[in-house]
Amino acid sequence: MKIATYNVNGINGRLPVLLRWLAQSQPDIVCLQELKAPQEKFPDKPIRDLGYDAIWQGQKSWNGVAILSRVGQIHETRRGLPGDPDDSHSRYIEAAVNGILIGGLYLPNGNPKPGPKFDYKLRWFDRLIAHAGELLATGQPVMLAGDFNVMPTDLDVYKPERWLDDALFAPEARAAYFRLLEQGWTDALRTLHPDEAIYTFWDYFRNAFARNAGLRIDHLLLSPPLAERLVDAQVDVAVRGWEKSSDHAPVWIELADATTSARRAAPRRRVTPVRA
DNA sequence: ATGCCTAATGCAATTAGA
Repeated sequence: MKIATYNVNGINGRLPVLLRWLAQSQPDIVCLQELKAPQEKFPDKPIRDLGYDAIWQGQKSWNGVAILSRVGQIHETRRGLPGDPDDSHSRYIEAAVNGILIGGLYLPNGNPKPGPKFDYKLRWFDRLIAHAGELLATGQPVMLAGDFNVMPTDLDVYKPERWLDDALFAPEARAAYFRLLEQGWTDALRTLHPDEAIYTFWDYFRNAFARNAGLRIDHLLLSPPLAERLVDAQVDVAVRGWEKSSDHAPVWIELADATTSARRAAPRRRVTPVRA
């Protein structure tokens, strides 16, 4: 089973790119972020025409998250993180699909730092960690996938020294990411590629993609029962080069069937996350 | 320190992204 996350940066402006990628990459389940569309403007008809069921939480102009599936019903379990009834941003949607509980998230950017936006990012992160701990404690197959707006280590930034004061690379943001990981989550991409500089985002500015001046900020985190099934994890880098592309590229993982031993299918390396 | 680019809103210029 192939599960992907993709920050589309405007689902209507990006629709041809999204549909082309879905048809080509054929993911079974997809988490989308930054729909930038109100609830009623989600293009569910062309997505259904490609064979995908969908749930989404839209918002006018900003944010917005969705989960797509072509492998069985999407049983929604919540939209919005607990812990702040005044949080009006559409940044979290969660559902059980094909035996996996999936939390699709768009963590706040947090710039400029310091300021109220950075404070909101850290508070949101705390709420995510609290909720993630409860999900992990169930012992069930759980995945958190989306745009975390955090580069965990120097290896995840093309030029780390330039990003030290940025909300995406601030020590507080990285510390929060590792507090989350240390609950017992596996960072799928980094676990299968422990030493590679891998990016999922390239700025529209300054020809960043051509220079490979990128960041790794889109992550797929797996609970232990899913981590055992991890056989592959990749970024569809080429999609970033398509005309009218998002500034993010899709990221995906391949999971062995629940009944199949991943160890037999493809032994995976275990790595301990390096602290920032 | 700022613009560089792009989308949404709504029709000019602002906000937000990362």
